[in-house]
Amino acid sequence: MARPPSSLRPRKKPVQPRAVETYAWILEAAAQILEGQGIGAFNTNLVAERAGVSIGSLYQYFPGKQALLVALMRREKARFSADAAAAQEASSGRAALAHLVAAAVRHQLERPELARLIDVEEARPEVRQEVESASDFRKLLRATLDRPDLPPQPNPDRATDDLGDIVRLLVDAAGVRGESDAEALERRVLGALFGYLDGPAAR
Amino acid sequence: MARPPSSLRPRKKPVQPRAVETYAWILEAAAQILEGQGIGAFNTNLVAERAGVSIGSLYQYFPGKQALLVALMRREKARFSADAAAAQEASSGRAALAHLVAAAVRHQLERPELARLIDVEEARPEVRQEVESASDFRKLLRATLDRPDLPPQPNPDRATDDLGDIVRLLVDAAGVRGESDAEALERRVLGALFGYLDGPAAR
Amino acid sequence: MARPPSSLRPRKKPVQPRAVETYAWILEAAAQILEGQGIGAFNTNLVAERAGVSIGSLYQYFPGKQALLVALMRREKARFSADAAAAQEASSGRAALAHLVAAAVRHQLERPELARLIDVEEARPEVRQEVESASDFRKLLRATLDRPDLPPQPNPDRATDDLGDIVRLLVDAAGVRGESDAEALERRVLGALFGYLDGPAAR
Amino acid sequence: MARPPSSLRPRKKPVQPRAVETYAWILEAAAQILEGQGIGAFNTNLVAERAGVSIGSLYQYFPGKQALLVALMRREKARFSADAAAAQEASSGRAALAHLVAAAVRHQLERPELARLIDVEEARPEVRQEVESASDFRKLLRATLDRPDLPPQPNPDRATDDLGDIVRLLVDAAGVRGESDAEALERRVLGALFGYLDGPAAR
DNA sequence: AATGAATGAGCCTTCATTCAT
DNA sequence: AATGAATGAAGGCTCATTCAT
Repeated sequence: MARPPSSLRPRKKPVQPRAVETYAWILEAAAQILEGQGIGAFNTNLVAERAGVSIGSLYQYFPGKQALLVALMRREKARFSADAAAAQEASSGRAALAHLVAAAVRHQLERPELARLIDVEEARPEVRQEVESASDFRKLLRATLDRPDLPPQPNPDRATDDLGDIVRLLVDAAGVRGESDAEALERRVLGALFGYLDGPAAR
Repeated sequence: MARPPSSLRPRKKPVQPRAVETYAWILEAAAQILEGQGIGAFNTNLVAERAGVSIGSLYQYFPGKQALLVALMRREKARFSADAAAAQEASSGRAALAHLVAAAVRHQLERPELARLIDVEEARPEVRQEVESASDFRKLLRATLDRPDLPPQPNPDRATDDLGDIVRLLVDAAGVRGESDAEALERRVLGALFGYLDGPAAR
Repeated sequence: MARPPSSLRPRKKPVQPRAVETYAWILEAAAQILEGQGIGAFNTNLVAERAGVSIGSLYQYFPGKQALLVALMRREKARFSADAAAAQEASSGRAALAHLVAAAVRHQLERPELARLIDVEEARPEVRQEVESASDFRKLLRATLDRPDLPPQPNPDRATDDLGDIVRLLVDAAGVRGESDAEALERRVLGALFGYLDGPAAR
Repeated sequence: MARPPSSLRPRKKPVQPRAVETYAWILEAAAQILEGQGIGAFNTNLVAERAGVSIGSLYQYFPGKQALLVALMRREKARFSADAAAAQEASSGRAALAHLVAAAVRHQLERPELARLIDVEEARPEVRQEVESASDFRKLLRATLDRPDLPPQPNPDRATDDLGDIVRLLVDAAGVRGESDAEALERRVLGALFGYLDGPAAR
């Protein structure tokens, strides 16, 4: 009979090498199905099959479908954060911003559909806090806005939200439209950001 | 199992007054479930029940679940377009842009969750072309960009996409965060747009 | 995904004659599987198949496996209670007691294994209150103990519990051993009861 | 799915001291889960975990789930029998009976839920013969009935069954109701037994 | 001997859709 | 036109058992 729904945290850490591989295969299979067939086709049986693993193994590591999705989100977030964190070392605020955008664009264009679907899924309330959304990105962005060479914002937290949204959205939308010119995309996103930041004149 | 729906178009146009009402009830029930319980709870049986109509009747008007969703999207789009169209009569490009944004914000804040979910669903490939996405809005926006008082854009189609995305995204995100101050939101969105449009000069 | 567990009450009352039949078939199939193959083989798919009904139909009327079991318990209890109730009209307490025991024995020997399994399942805490266990029988028994021709008991509620247990147990055990002589069984059970009631004097 | 267990007998006798301990731990874990969470939660993986043993080890000692259950039943039966056997040495039949009942009550009140669940499981056909049910108790009871100070029974085997059932049932039911006064329970059970035995008048 | 990763049949339940009335 | 009973494929998840290490 149906049991109460499981947690969203992974069930057990794989320790033996074989288990580590299995765990990784499952996550990668999940990623592939998500990007290739969409969220509608994302189901645990298919993921297990694609991973070349039994359904039972999947449930050894993930307590449920949601948890699998969350783990995948975390994986992607970790990959991205490692890249974006270097932005802090940029010499100016504008350079740091450029670095952040570059990282976002790079990450997006690597697996566009996957990134977009994850963005969408992350907006779901049940999942939201579990992944702490784009928190790392958000923190970096927030810190960058205080850099002295960037125009001071009346409401920097709001500006952080807005800028974060703009980056995510433009970049997602570009992925959907199939753009693949990273530089051009970066330039446009940066343009939008600086427009927003410098904009007080227009507002 | 579910066979592929014969089509995404409504099955038959309701002509008799009672049928028109039934049709509208079903759509409204769909909207309420979507915004109240999310896409996960959106199923035909529930919609029928909420509409006070038998499941059989629902299938008289809509060939399937997808078609119901598409019809709802069209309804929302039509409501919005009627409002946005008046922008064309504004005396300046900036005024027209302001009108468009105002319409978007108004529409969004009216039923924020519904609007956001529809935006998300519209991004799904199967549905995409069927609704011709934000086409009306896009056309209005595109035309506005050619107004003489707005800075000429090197690639106006691209700019149209970007601006459209920015509006949609910012407005959706605001809805998610529960903002309800329409004027403030309009101002911020307009700021972002003008920042984007005027930006090249500043850079 | 697994949803929260459903209630234990039937989902919807069958109204159309066809539905009434379906409902009854399902319950009877459940009874047959229970008595024929035991609780271990009792699963919704098998019940539906045995009932000659789709699994979906089963779930139209019963929100889950437990609920099906509970409904079956209620059906059996109702059948038995109707029979036992007539005991109240007996002219003496001893006669009433004899009537109650006769009803219990009759009910038990009709479908011994079914009755026994239901007794066992009724003891499970989740189900307990839902069926209000042998409450009808218990009430009748309790009332009977107050009849003037029966020896007064120091603790009549306790005596009611004990006597009820004795009847149930002896009768279940007899069913398990395959006894089928109703009269003999009645006599022995009555013997045990009167022994218990009259006992204090002898001790 | 699970294949039929090769046998219900323990797979191998533990001989080394450590193995004896492991064996005992597993049984005790099984007992704890049974009484604490019920038969529904009783599964081999959980038992192994609770016993602090790998699932593989569990299967070294027990060929399957059923066998584990049977071994537990035997353990409980052995504990009880050792206690009950002393009844034979009582000077009178009535005293022997009292001793038997006292042993049964003692055993029951020690771990009431465990005892009850085992009684229920023992009634299952597959397990029945394997444990030879309450045979020891039954033999002792049977022998006691022939003692000269007890009223002769027309059908002593039947009486043995009935009396055994009465003891088991009353005592189980008391456990379920949470009674913990051993003396009072003994007195009531004895009352019922003597009532039954002396009862010829009523029969 | 012990471990624990892996397996997969089986069972519960939902929901899109059909069709007899 | 409407009703709602019925269908059954699909998908989530568990747990008894095996087997490579």
